[in-house]
Amino acid sequence: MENRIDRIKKQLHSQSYKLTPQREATVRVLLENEEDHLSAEDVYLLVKDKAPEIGLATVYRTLELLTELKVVDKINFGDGVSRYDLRKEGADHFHHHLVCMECGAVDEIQDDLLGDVEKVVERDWHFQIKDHRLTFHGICYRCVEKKEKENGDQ
Amino acid sequence: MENRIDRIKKQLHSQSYKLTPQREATVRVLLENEEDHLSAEDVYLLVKDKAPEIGLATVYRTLELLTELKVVDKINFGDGVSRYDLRKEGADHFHHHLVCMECGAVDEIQDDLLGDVEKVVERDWHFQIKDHRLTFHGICYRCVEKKEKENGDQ
DNA sequence: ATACTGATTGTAATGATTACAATTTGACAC
DNA sequence: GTGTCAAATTGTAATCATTACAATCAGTAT
Repeated sequence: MENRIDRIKKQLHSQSYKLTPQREATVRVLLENEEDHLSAEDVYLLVKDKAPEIGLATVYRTLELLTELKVVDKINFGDGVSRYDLRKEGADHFHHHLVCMECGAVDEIQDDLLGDVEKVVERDWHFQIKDHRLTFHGICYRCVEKKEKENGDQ
Repeated sequence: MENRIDRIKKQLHSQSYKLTPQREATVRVLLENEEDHLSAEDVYLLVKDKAPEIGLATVYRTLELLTELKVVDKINFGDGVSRYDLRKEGADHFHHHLVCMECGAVDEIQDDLLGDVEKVVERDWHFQIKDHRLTFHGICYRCVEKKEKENGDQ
């Protein structure tokens, strides 16, 4: 964890940004909640525990900055809020998401599934891909199992 | 075009909704601007030309309804607005988008590129896919050409 | 110490979207 | 055709996320 923060610090410095205490607290919250997909508001509330004097505007600005540095990805699942999702370290591509329409859970797929697809797009559409977003909507394995169990009871 | 509207009308009726004049005007605007990715506000302004008495709230509600019926898809490219995109008739999957980071253009890919990927996801993650969203961010062929031309001048 | 740049703060403003209460419309029974 | 009723629509007000602003603060270099 400390290593991770150190590296982010270096990354900031390399672009002549500073890792201020507020920024560090924000990054820590993100690291501690790596599985989740927190909104800016969520992050704000969690950071407030560590650093009660922090302002909402600072959290927004920090998240914006981290997005620029590709430390996090800003994603949007269609509810009205942007969510911020830590990139796996060293990942050059954005991971994919499985959104359950039943229970609302969001799972992540770290594998790069789009290699072949991207080749096709670059070749056939002459589009230089820099990044991608891929989200599947459907029923997660937990809800599928639950349903099967219920049907078994009938 | 009239056929298309007729079919949408039937679809509405089948769920016991009505195709009111306001709703029809909204659908017409969407059909006439099929290539574009209009925001609710955009639609509102265009519909006002046909039916000046329409209210913004009605446009929002109509778009919401059409989204439910899968006539349009609600998409989000990261700017603060939702955009509404007509589905190709009979398409069971949502088409993909190419967003140009240079000029902001949004092109569509109607081909289904994800067949194989979806098989993998369903098999390996036991996730029942109902729908998907795939967007590539990068440089569109127009901007690539423009750049090449500029470099040729040097 | 002084000056300067960047960062942070709380609050106010903005902009998209939704909720609300009053009014209108359209379909159907008579 | 007329009356009735639910659904639809309207304009406005409220809400919610996000951004802009102006004042203050911190850290660094001179």
